Amino acid sequence: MADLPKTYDPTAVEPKWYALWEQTGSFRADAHSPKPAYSIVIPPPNITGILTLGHVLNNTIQDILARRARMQGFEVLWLPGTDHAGVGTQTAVEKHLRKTENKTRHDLGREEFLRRVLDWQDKHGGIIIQQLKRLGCSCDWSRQRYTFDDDYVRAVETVFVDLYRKGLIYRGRRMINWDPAAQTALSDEEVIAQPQKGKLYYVRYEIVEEPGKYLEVATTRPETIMADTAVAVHPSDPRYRHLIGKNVWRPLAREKLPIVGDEAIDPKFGTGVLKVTPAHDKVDFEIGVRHSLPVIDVLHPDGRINCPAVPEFDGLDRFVAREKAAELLANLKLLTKAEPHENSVGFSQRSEVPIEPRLSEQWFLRYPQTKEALDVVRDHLIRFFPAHWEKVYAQWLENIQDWCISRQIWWGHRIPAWYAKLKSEVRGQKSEDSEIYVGLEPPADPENWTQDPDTLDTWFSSWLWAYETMDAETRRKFYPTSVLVTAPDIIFFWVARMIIAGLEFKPGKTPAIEDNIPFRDVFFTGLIRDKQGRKMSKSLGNSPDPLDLIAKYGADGLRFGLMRIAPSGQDIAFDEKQIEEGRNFATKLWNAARFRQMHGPSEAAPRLEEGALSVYSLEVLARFNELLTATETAYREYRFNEVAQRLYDFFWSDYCDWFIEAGKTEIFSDDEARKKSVLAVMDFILSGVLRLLHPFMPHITEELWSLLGFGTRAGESIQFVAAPEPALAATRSQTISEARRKVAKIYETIQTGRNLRATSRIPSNKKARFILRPAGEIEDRELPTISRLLNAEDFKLEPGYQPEAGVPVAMTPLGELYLEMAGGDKATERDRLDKEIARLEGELRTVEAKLSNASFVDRAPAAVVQEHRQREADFTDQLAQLRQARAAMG
RNA sequence: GCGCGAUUAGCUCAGUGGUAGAGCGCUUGCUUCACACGCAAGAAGUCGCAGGUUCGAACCCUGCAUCGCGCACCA
Repeated sequence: MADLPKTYDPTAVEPKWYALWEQTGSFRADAHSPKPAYSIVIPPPNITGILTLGHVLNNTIQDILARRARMQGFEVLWLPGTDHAGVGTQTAVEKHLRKTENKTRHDLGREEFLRRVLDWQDKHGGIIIQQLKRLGCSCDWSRQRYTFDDDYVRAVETVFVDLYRKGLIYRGRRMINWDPAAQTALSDEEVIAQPQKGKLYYVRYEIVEEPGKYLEVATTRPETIMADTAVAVHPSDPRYRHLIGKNVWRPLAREKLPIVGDEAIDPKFGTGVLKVTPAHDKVDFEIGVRHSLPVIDVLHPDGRINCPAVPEFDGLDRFVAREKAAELLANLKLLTKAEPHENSVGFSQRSEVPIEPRLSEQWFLRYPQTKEALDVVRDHLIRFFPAHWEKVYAQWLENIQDWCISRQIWWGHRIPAWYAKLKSEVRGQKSEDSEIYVGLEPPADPENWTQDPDTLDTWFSSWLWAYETMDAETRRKFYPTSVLVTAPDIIFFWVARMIIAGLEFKPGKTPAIEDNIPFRDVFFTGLIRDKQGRKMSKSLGNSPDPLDLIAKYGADGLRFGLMRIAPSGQDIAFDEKQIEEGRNFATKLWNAARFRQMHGPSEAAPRLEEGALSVYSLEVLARFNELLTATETAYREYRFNEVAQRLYDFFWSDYCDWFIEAGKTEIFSDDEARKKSVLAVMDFILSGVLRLLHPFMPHITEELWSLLGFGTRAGESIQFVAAPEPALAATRSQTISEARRKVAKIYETIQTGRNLRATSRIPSNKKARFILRPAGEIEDRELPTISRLLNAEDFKLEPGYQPEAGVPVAMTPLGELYLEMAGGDKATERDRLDKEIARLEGELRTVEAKLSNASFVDRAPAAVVQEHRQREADFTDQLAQLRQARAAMG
């Protein structure tokens, strides 16, 4: 076996192994395998997207689950793919067009524009796939899918037609959320409410029947006054009740408007009088319906005012017009006041401009299976981790509204609906009473029909992702999937809708509900924020490029560093330091392995001769067993940070800092049998830890597995090796616990001795002479180890030792430990002793107080009381010794 | 307004009834024969506040405060 290189170089090692894994088909899923199935579908990233830290977190988790399942003997399918991301991609291409050619999509026309999108996709598409590979993701790339694959498109259309025929998809003229920047309708979920500082304008409307008298209206939107078709008051409001049925003059585009009474009015808000603008507000629209009011639309689709009757406004942007309206009203002496007002305004998630409530003809889905979707989560057929998302999910489903699924953009799945040409041409726009044809194939006489120009909401294709990415035989083996790993911000957009789709379309092998849910578990990751707790965003520039991090710290370092700080379901404050720690851990692993190989070849399949194990070996192996249990438990709850932390602590502290250091006594000795035993334990633990770490750090573990020569067959990859078995099966638990007690005492003695050195100002590199006056029996064979770990020149047992005054002393579980030093400073030692005595006195007081409490002694568990008594005895004993030493110094 | 989460060392976070923990940062000593991306020692915390339950509370209950998120309302 070749010696390991001096340092670990992830940039060379990682791509090497990834290429080999791909080449050997390690990630391929076999639908005919006899092994039990484990499957995950990737949340498809945007085809033209680039890797973010969010992707790193999300996909590392999926990779950990997939790799672990392979090692556990499952047939694993991790199904990758990309999303066409309708609005996002279209916006990016439009932006590019404007910049490079100063053209809009309308300048090019639909056909040419779509060709440009495809060009864009060819140029930028797939970058993220390469980046996922660099991260080490073990997806079955032979099955990579795209929401725009021909058969996927067909499936989306089929679902549309099916739901239309069931009467669940319908077309209607309704109030929708209009994005004036992207110029498309949005679903309710794509609108984000944000507090907005504005003004509340108080406007006087003259009462027609009582000239000179006015009704005062409070509004935030004076620019829509021309669209008012009534004013409304609460029917039982004593101030205004008598005016109902009379009329007011609309102050701009003067016209007679009725005063109506409606329960929706809050008498306490503003003046208690509402101007009713059915075209531009959802509540107003409903009032309009109740009172049969006309609807006047005064906005262009891009948000400019459309009102030739008031030329001062016509064509102005809505926000400019607002100021202008206030000015006009003030001139007319109809504006009483404008006071500052904060309200919440809906913003488009994508274009970040305020949306307009707008009456528009769109396609809607009446969600099916909502009750069943609630049930499967409530009854834990689908389990959420962390569970508190169940409540968020339920709240959404219980208040669910029909889903506006049509978008006025070109890049997307075109709606398979056609309108009879004649009528639509005559009217100049599609309308409710046009003859509609909905079907997978175009109408037989296409020249008489026009296809609906709209496309479908991207999520209307994503909601089929869990099963439309699989062919029939794959589905038989791998559907429902085992787990979905996703960020919680798409719980409504995607998770809930996938559940509904699964229940409605029943792609499973039987109609049973449990065969048709899209996944059994859902793990919600946290959101990654920066150190200040802000969301990662391009505009803030606080989002590091994961590829830079990989270049600096290696993919494994990035993965491990991130996983160790990602608490389940909590947001994550990102700090590059933490990734540095991941890299440092990889280096530690590397050097520990290097140390092992410096002392001869490892066993390919390490075995332990349990009878020959040292107490240190028994101790570390017992901790190793605890590690196995703890990681297993943590995995069951998807607590990845705990798995990572446990591995980190065990390996660095228990194994490297203590076991290896203690084991050096044997390794550098001439006792071949004991040396061999220690090296075998090292092999056992290294081989086990590499396997436990492999899901987190696939590359370095594969590299070390190979370099140390583990594996039953020559060149066997670590990828499919079963997790380590617990050690010490044949060793009696009493032997183990005795060994552990003993080692605990030895280690504590060493720590105390090191402290004694440090406080007595003996530098780490200077040898020191220790004398132990033992409190109980201690075997000679342990002395060299204690001596080594104390970096002692000499370490002696002297039962009858009588120190000279001023010799530094500390109490240890093994007895009084003295530090022999030339020219020791008595004052320093006195000081040290006083501090130690004071500390112990404090401890003792605490314990005694507790034990003098009769209720505690009577009612606390016996073991707890016993523990306190033991401590009391220990403290008392140690105090006596220290006081004696102190007294001897005068 | 309703709901969810958070509040523990300077920072980031573990810790679900019995002696307050880790990493980073800080202080001190070390290039000691795997590792300075390291080793060793140390300082540092009224566990957000107030009540309650309990022999005993960071932990369970109630209320409050602050921060974050979601939903609803917003003329």
